[in-house]
Amino acid sequence: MPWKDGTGPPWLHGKFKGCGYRMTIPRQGILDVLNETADHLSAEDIYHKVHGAYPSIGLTTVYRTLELLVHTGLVYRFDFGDGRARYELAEGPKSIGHHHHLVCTGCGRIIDYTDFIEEEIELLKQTEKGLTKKYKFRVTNHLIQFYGLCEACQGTG
Amino acid sequence: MPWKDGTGPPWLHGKFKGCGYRMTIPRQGILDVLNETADHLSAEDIYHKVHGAYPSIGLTTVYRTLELLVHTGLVYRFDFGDGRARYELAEGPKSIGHHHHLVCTGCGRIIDYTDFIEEEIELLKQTEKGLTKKYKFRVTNHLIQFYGLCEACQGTG
DNA sequence: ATATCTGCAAAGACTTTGCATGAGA
DNA sequence: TCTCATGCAAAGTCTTTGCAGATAT
Repeated sequence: MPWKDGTGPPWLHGKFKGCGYRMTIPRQGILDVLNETADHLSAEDIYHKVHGAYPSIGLTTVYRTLELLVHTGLVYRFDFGDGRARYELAEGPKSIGHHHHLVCTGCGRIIDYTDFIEEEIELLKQTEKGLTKKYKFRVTNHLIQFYGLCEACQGTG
Repeated sequence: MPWKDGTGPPWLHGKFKGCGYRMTIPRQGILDVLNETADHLSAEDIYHKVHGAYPSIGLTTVYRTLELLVHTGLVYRFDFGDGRARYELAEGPKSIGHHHHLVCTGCGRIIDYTDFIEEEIELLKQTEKGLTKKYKFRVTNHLIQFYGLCEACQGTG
């Protein structure tokens, strides 16, 4: 479980350092933000949040750290089609577990859902197996998104 | 069925004009390219292809036309995470029908698959229904992508 | 000590916007 | 005719790269 004293989630430190990377203040800040905050943060969101605690951080560092985190698999990167990437801890601290996304094309809001996930996972697992066999494709990840209008945007027209 | 004389697919003309848009040479060229070519073209891909037959076309027009087409639902827009959007006719001329994507994170290749689609569609339909009820979210579209390494990229490491 | 990391500034890539000209209905 | 569409150029976003100084181990 994450420590609440601001030193950040220790298991992430471990994994990160285990990959041969140095743990620095900016990186710790980025991990903290990812760990503490609700999902779907853009690089700039993260930058602003870390900036509060560590004003000398640069946006470049955020991008570079996120690249590392995505590459090591600690963080997932999502494209919701609005021109900026969003980032999310692969393994949530609260064990949120697997979830997928509803993307509102009206206001850009993202809703996580975990409903029906088990059935989805089961089907995906089978599909994955079939695709691997047929296309010799080694699946490492998958993405399911529903696009549409959230409740608020349906009235707007 | 599409006419082969270069005037472009008539049903698209009809739909397009039915939406109140004018049919022009650049737009016709763009529709032709989308209709004739394999999937997943970027705006610039389309620009280059149309440019062959109609050299005075501008990239801006391609973007603006694609925006219209996506907005009217005649064309789907995909983000595969490589920083550029790809476009694909919503209703293929050869009735290719519904398909999803395998995205190779090594070389960027996109593989369409239609295998297991029926099961997927069935599950998605149910999920959609459930999500609509629970989140009052009006689903208009969905996206399923598998990420991983294609056969060629698995050897590369 | 030294290989790595950082922040700034500049560059790069994709997409959108402003505006005067040109074309469709 | 009269509105809509076009293309060029410029601007706007998000992201990446180059480099000298700072930092973690």
